[in-house]
Amino acid sequence: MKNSEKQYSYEYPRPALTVDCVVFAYDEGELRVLLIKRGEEPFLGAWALPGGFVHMDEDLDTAAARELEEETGVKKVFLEQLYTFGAVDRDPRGRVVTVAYYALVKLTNYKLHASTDASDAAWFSVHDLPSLAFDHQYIFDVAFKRLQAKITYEPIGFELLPNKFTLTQLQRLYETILEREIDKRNFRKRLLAMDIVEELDEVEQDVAHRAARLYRFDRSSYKRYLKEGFEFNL
Amino acid sequence: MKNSEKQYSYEYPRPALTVDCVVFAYDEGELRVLLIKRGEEPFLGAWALPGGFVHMDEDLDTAAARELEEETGVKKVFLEQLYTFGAVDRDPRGRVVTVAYYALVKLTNYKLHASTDASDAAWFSVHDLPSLAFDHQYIFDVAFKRLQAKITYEPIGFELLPNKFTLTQLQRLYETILEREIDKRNFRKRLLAMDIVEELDEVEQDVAHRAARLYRFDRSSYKRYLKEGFEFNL
DNA sequence: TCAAAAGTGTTAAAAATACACCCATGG
DNA sequence: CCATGGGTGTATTTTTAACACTTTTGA
Repeated sequence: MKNSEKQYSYEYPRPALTVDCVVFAYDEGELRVLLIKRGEEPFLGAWALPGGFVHMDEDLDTAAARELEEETGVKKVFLEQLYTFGAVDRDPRGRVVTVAYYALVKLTNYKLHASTDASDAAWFSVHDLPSLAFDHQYIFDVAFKRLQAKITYEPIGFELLPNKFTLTQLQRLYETILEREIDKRNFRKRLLAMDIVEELDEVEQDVAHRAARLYRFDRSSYKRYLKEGFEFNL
Repeated sequence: MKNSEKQYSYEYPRPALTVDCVVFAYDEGELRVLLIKRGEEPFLGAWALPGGFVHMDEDLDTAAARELEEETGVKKVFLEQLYTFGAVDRDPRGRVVTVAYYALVKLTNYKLHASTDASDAAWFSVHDLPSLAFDHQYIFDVAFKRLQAKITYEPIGFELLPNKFTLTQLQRLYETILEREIDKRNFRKRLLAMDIVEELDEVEQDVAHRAARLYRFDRSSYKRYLKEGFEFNL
């Protein structure tokens, strides 16, 4: 960076501000995270969370969504602020504070494409992550714990499944994220008692056994349910 | 601000970064928040959350604690990151992103003193707040909801009471924050079942009726309790 | 006809709730 | 002796947990 390019001046020094996204997807019994291979220093060639600098004319949520789309092609997904990480030495380039987000995507919708300053993007199992740049492993850990906690009291698990899913798929998703087995009958009883999924007149296709009924998350029923003072709980 | 004073230059523009604190205290059946009267523009003379700019050599938590102490004299209290607010137009001076914290203080410990850029500080009932500067009312709302949620699953209520307290005081605190009545016998049963408060050989003083037993939160018992896989719940 | 997963109820245990009276103390 | 809040137990309801077999379908 040439000095002549430093055209933005302030009376006091300012940390740089970035957003980073922990993007989760669920794929055949595995929880995966989207990482990009860094195309520049520092940590050139290392895997990292997608993210980048916040622009002056965009909200934080907007910045997170933009960076996610620019670096991975992922857009219009569930995206929620996670935590802000600001340790003084978390970036070797200097003071960089990052507002971390986590995203939940329906994997089936996404073909990945690398672009911008990411030379590559790929999904990794959360149990087999490569060594990550910066403090991204720590950020990931916080995100994973948040996901585990939140999936039990907010209906965010549906964001990781296709619009139409079987109850067994949903149960497997919960088992995968919570890392424990769940009783099939009790799970269904509790889910159906909430009356927030709609049973469809369709069954899954191309399976070598009895086809399971398909369901859909009914967001309007969920809102009604909330208004009546009930709370999601699985 | 003279141009000659603008000595910190960057290649790209950077938002300013601040911290703000929502400081709660509990006083005789009322939940209170600590506000400062602004001594400078913008919003000169308006009430606001204590806060200020993050320094380059301090973590976010450190910045929050420092600003809190500088502006109000409050120090060494429970302080936890709440959320980061970054709407483009939230500050009329330009782009300012703020990392909000909430703090819980034992009111009895604090004599307030104004200083630095706060010309005054005072406690307000959460149900009778003045009009606040910036988006501070919104930040407060988020903080209050967080407190209501968190007090039921983490033992943070004790941070708002003296070290020695009666069970009725604790119950009143919960009733105040949750804004509903709680059954005395059930409350005590659940609290004592967790075995995280220690019964002292002392009773309250100077009351015109039977004196209540004093208790103390036992942090080491609580940690043991957590390790055994139990979770705080009130 | 076999393999694979779908689908379905009941019982027991635990937790949450509702509820009222006697006790100790100071004024 | 009275006013005030302290302290305590039980019965009922609700929720959660444990548990196994029959059905459907495609290969």
